[in-house]
Amino acid sequence: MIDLKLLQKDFDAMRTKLMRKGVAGTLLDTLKAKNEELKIAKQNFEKLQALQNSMSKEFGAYKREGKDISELKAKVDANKIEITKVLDIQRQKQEELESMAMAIPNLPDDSVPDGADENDNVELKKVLTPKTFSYSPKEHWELAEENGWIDFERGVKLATSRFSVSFGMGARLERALINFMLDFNRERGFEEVSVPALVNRTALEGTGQLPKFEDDLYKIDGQELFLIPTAEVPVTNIYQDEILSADSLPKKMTAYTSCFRKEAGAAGRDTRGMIRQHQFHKVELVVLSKPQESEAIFDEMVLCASDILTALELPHRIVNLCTGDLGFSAAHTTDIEVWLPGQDQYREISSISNTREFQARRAKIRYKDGKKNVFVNTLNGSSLAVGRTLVAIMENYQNEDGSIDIPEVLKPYLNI
RNA sequence: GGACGAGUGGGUGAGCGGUUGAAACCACAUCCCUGCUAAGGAUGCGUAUGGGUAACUGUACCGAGAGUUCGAAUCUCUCCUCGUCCA
Repeated sequence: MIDLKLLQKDFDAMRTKLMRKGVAGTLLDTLKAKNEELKIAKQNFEKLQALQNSMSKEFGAYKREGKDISELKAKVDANKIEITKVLDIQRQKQEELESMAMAIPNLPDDSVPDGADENDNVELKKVLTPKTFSYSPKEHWELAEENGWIDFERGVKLATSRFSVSFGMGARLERALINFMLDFNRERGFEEVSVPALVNRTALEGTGQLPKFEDDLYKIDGQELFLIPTAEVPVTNIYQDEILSADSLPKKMTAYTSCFRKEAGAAGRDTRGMIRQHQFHKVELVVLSKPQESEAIFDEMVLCASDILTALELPHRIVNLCTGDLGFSAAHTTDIEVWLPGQDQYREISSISNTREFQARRAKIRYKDGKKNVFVNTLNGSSLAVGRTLVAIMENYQNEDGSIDIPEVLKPYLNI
């Protein structure tokens, strides 16, 4: 959530930043006005309530002393009617303000380049050079079917479109990748955690998926539970509504989970293959840190994800997202895109974001800084998306006869 | 699924419808005393938000929400969680 105090104090600066991210200026004018109205409504209520409290105390004293209370009671009764009215107004204002504020995205950092969409993202660097093929490299779905690794049709039979079934070496490679990634992250200082795949509304509000993006989530019928779209949600919310000690920070965590996304609005995009599935495996990094250390940790996370790809000898590039491509909760985001020779292009395989205190404010995650309670910074990033890594291995390690070599670092995980 | 019981501040744990934001103990912080492998004493110590330069002060919060009442941690209802027993 954006900082409403800052909105009050430094309205113009905040407005300028949010307008870069496409938030209507008029919306912020309204928000500011509502915030002021709420403040007045609260003050009205509190004044009356203070009066009520003191009269009620007097009431007790009167009874003890055996005084006549009828006059006081009349006053107190009248005041109570006023309170009810004023409280109603306050509640309504509160609700209006909250539903507006919760739908406003994070402020982009000044370092985020302006831009409309992914075409305006800025490449920071390339790692490893794609190899040249003496033949026309195939796309992963073709290789997957040829090798009997992935069956897309039977996935549809079991569930619906955008589900698949992995067999044999395809399935084993997924498991090997998960273990390899978790071990890799652990060696970089990230503690492994295992979390629920279902979460409640509060958790999703904490990380920013709700209230705005409910259509993208699978919801359990009749319950306020949702399938997680990313491990970021449960892992970040582990410390929801807690005040952490300064020396317990940073909390560097890594988790493997399945992720579930409806992919609403993605009709027609990547319909073939396993680039965009409703269910996919992902190993995630999540960090809660002090504000002053979050940028250094961010760089660590990008390097960690990039180094996994390097270890797998997969060419990739690192890209700074522009304002138009930036997610709801992020202050800035770096994507890692892996080279897919079959598609002849780089495709996203990791997305690393610093949300600064945006999520922490929503999820109420603070730490004790001396005497003060301060919001932590939260960061998250894939390290990595397992399915897409498998895609990249298939396309980059393919041979002319359609066979696929196994990356050296994965061999121990496959006992080969 | 059913029957009971319980949910209080970092922890343990008192709380009669009014003087309880909440005893006590532990932990923690600062100070004092003392000097030795430790102990004693003093003070402070929840969160959020409003007002005030500040001292200070208003309001809300005792699992969540609603209700009764002039007044609720304390009574009622609903829900959630945990425990025990039954199916």
